[in-house]
Amino acid sequence: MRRRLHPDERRQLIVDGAVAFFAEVGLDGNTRDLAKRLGITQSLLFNYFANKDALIEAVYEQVYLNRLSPDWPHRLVDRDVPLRSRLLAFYADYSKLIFEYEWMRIFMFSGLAGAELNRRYLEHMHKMILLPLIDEIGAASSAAITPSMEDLWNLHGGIVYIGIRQHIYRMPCPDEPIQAIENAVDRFLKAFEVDVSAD
Amino acid sequence: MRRRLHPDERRQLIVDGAVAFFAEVGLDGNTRDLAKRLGITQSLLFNYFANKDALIEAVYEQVYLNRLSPDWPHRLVDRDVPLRSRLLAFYADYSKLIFEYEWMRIFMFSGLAGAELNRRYLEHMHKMILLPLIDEIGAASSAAITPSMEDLWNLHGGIVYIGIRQHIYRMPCPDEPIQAIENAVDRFLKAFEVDVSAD
DNA sequence: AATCTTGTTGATCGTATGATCTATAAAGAT
DNA sequence: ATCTTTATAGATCATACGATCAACAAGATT
Repeated sequence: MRRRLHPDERRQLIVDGAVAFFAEVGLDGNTRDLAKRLGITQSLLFNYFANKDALIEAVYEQVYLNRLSPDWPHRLVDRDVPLRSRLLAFYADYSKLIFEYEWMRIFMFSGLAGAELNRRYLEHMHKMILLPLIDEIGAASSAAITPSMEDLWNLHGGIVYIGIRQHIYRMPCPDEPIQAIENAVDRFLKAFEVDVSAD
Repeated sequence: MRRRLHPDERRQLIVDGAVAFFAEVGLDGNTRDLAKRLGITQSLLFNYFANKDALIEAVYEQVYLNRLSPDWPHRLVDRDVPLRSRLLAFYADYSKLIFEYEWMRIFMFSGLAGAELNRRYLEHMHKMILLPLIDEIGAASSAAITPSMEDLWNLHGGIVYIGIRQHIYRMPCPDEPIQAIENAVDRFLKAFEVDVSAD
């Protein structure tokens, strides 16, 4: 049985299937298996994408783009809100975004493959999220202690590692990471003498 | 020109080359490229290993086995030594072990591929290293606060993430991670009210 | 109902890759 | 020097994989 779909719809079906497929088997999973999973012929893939690289590019786009709210750089420096609340809100949002099977694994696969997108993503994280936090924490520190960038990567990495354990290593993990995140943030703020009582 | 080596020596050359090669291109790098890099023919590989899987198995063995000193489970619970010193010594040792291009990448590649070895390794880390630390920290805490296992994974993950940034994402990182590790450990101990002055 | 458009299929091509097998020559033994 | 052993090379096979293309049929148009 042969269903005829509108090109846009078919293309989206392929991209969605490709995200799930490549997340599972890696970016050099083969196109025949992907087609079989989609219930279409392998040749149809090349009707929608010039070649496999173009398909993977579309997978990147689907996974990376427009997922994290772009106003976080502003919200993180909004001192009308207690720093702890800002941090918790950010990491609640962020963890919901990246602690996904597809996101985590495709990010890791493409990172290992040396994809440029990863570096850009992490540089964005560095410049737009972590760097401003240095000042925010320094300003909120009652002892005027300022963390280094390496300290912030440590906070960030400790949280991200939950997702790595869960989706890369497939270890048992808490269903709701929010408690672990809260603890990590509180430990961090306590170290820099940031008042935490008023949230 | 054709050099004839003793089988043991040749085998070791192949394994060493395979570790470097697969760490760079991933576990499905092809045997012809590997042979070319080794300066031997592709067919010779199959004289020493029944098939590619057997070669990769040898790579795992080379990378994983007998690298971390097996007496760490004992040293970590030796209360004659201050807890902070134990933790710093352990992570100094451990980071020197795993913050290696080959180790980090092959561990990640095999983790993504679902290798059993990874799970066993991490379960060992869980049971033999992190679990005992719960008691150690609880005992050293002047407020008798005991961390959860998730807290310890957070400490661990934050440190391991340095290696991930360096070798998976190829981001600029400190040459000597020891300072970042020390800070992370101190923040952690401070959160659990572990006295840190006497080391 | 007939016609047209085009999304989809099935067959096929060229190359890449894991694996095999026989011939060769390097090193040690006599 | 000659012989023997076997580590190594080179040719080759079977299959896997990305990619192409002509033929077909589902759905829209008239």
